[in-house]
Amino acid sequence: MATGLEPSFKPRKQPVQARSEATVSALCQASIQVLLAVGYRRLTTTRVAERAGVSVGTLYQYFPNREALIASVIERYLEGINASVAQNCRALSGRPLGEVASGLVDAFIAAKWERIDVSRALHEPLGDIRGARIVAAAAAKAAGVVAGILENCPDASFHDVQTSARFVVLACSSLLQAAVADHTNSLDPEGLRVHMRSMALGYLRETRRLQETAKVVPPL
Amino acid sequence: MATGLEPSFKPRKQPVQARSEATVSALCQASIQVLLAVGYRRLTTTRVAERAGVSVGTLYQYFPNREALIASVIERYLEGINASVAQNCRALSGRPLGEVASGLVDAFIAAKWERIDVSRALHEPLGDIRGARIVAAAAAKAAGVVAGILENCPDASFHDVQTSARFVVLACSSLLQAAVADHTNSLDPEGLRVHMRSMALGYLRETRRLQETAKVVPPL
Amino acid sequence: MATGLEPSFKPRKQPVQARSEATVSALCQASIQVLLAVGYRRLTTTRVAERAGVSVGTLYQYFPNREALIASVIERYLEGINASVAQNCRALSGRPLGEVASGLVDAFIAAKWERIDVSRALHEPLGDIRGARIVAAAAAKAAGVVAGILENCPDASFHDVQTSARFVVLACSSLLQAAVADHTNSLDPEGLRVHMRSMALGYLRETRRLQETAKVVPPL
Amino acid sequence: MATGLEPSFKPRKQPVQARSEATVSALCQASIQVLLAVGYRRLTTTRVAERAGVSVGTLYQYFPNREALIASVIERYLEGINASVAQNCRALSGRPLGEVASGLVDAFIAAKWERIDVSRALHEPLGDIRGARIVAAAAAKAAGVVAGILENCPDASFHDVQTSARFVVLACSSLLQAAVADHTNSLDPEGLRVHMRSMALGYLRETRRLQETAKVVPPL
DNA sequence: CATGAATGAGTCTTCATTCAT
DNA sequence: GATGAATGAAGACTCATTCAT
Repeated sequence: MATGLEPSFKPRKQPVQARSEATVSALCQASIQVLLAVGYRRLTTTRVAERAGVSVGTLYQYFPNREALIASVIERYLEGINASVAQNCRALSGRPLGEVASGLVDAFIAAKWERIDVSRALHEPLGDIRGARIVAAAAAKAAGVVAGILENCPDASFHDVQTSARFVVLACSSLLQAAVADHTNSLDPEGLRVHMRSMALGYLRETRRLQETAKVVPPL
Repeated sequence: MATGLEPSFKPRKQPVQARSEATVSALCQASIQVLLAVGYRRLTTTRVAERAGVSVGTLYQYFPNREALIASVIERYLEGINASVAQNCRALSGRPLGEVASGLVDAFIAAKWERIDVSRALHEPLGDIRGARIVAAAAAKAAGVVAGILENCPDASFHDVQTSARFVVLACSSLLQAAVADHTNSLDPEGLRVHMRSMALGYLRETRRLQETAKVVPPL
Repeated sequence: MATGLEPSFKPRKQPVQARSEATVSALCQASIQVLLAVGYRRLTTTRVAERAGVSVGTLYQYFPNREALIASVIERYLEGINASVAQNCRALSGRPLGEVASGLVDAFIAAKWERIDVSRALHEPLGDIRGARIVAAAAAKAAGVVAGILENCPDASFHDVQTSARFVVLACSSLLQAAVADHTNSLDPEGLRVHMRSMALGYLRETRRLQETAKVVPPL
Repeated sequence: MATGLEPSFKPRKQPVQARSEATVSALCQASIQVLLAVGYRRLTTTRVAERAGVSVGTLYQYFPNREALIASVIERYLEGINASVAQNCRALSGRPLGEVASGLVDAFIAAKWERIDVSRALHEPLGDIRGARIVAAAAAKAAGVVAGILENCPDASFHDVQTSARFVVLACSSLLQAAVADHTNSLDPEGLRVHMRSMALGYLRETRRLQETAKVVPPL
């Protein structure tokens, strides 16, 4: 997952011991709370450490710098999202396209809304350069899962499942990201769900149809 | 456009003189260059002023603070995007759904890629809280234009054009936003274009079809 | 009055013309309004000029710098205070000590309270080094007036009227200065008046008595 | 003492360790030195920190802002003054009015002149709004001590000792404050002492006499 | 291992003053 | 004479990071 990261952002020490893992976890959760409380720009290492009940020094024992901390928080969050999506998609394998489209959308919405406050809190960090890379990596992983499901779809075949899967994942995640960031709350999840289902289904149908009529769809 | 902004972010001084307008413009362009050069986090008012060839004091004569400067840059950028989209969509009125879908996608891509470096530079600022509001306002405006086109579509009618238009705009802009941010460049605009066209067309067809079969589509 | 000031603080140009004097006056009044509105620390030359309805440049045509402006304002204020005191004391010449003491106190209180908001506004400027000198000069002038009255007092004679007068002036002005600064408003002028009268009368009686018993009172 | 202060001016960190207390103390002393060297307006947090031999950051670890630092310095100074006054007044309890008056004046003069340079240095800060409040609080405390002494005076009784005590304290402190600020040095402490004694004694006699003749003296 | 005081470079922002128009 | 845009030095305050205890 952290493949794209430069060496300096790898956690300083591997938390082999239980206590270490507990500390790291506390630090990550504290980060989210601080994010929620004061926002990204005012998240300071001292504040995070305080909230986690440890000293700044300890924080720096586990993370080489602020960015590594944030990266870790993002990674854990995205892992959670991915796990949730994978979990909710499991039953979709072998189902017809209509169900798959709806199910995928539902899975993404559920994953994102499961901890909506965290999703909102992480919106900014996710948007910065560092975050974008981690997001890309996570998206690739999710695309793999989705590709697997599409491949098993009885009533549809795709020329380039990988690419279609990637596009669906990209569309869903970016749409939800935008929705979550919208502080005017003009988007309620239920309305969004219906339209996203239409979008997912429509896209997959179009893609399939194009393939059936032998038109070449270039990869992303 | 700037309706949602608090008064404290309004420009401090109206640039009535030609020289003033030139200064403001220089400042905004310098901001983009700084953004490109060092990123959002390290954009400082001093650096921007330097790059614009004026003193910090001058910057503060036109903008009450850093955020107002950024907000201005974003507004100008989004106005440009919207103008470009509107311009490129003009010929779409009265055309069949397939053309409309493709045309809309092309318009958005063209607008975003027209000054791809600026788009990339502004990705981060666009993502923070302040930026999100301006984006929302601009999106609403664009949705109006799109709604107008959809209404004139001869081969499709929508139960709630406004909502569908908003969704299309949201989908296109968030997708492109994500694409632009992807520094791995795995997404080339041409591949993206085909898939986005499929998505737009598919979504609009689904939405229309759903309406024809009398299913109620809730608003966003 | 401005004897103790260094040359650089003398007004830059003598306002010989009526218009000039009007401008200077407007500037001084504007200063007081700004002082009232935002306090000493945030009084800026630009703000004063704005309030006076002229440009900063014009301000600098009449005052070499900010301090000179403030000094002018203080001088005008103290001249007003002194004029008021002198005016209110006029009838005291030739009256018995009791009346003189009361009358002096009343005159000082009246002068200070006449424009209580201005008195309060000028409290801080009066307290800084620059202000202290101007205050000292004004106090000396007032002491001269008081000395004249004490000399004409039928029922009391003083060994060193000058010194006694200076002390009374110092006591009254410093007491009122402190009273005016007290934002808790625990001191109402009426209560203060009674006690200050007692103080003035008591002091003058003690001083007189000491002199009668031939004790030498050193000058201040 | 600091009761009237808003929370934001409370010291940021309680100096529990010996080293911390030393740092705070060094910072306060450095402030006075800076005040003496460059005056109130040009006292900067950086300069103070430099003088104290620590970094600005350290200063801000103990004081939330410049004003809090100044407030602390003032508080420490006034505590010293009050302690000194209280100390020097101790022997006055039970003594006749004449001795009490003289003793009080002497105590105030001694306290103020004990560290005359500090007194002078703090003149300006004492005069600004923030300072005035702390002064008021300290004055109230001193008035309590003086009231206790006046109550035990065998040859005088007062209708409202509290008020009389407050007035004496106010008179003495404001007079000395003015005297200290006078850079022309026209006031030597010895001359001042004699006149202040007359004033204190005269006032107290007048106040007492008024009460004996049943005249009502309003409270301050 | 943990702590948290100390560091100081780096930010934003203000404002007295000048000078070309 | 008047104007007000431009200047830039200076100040308050923050915060990632280190290191002695």
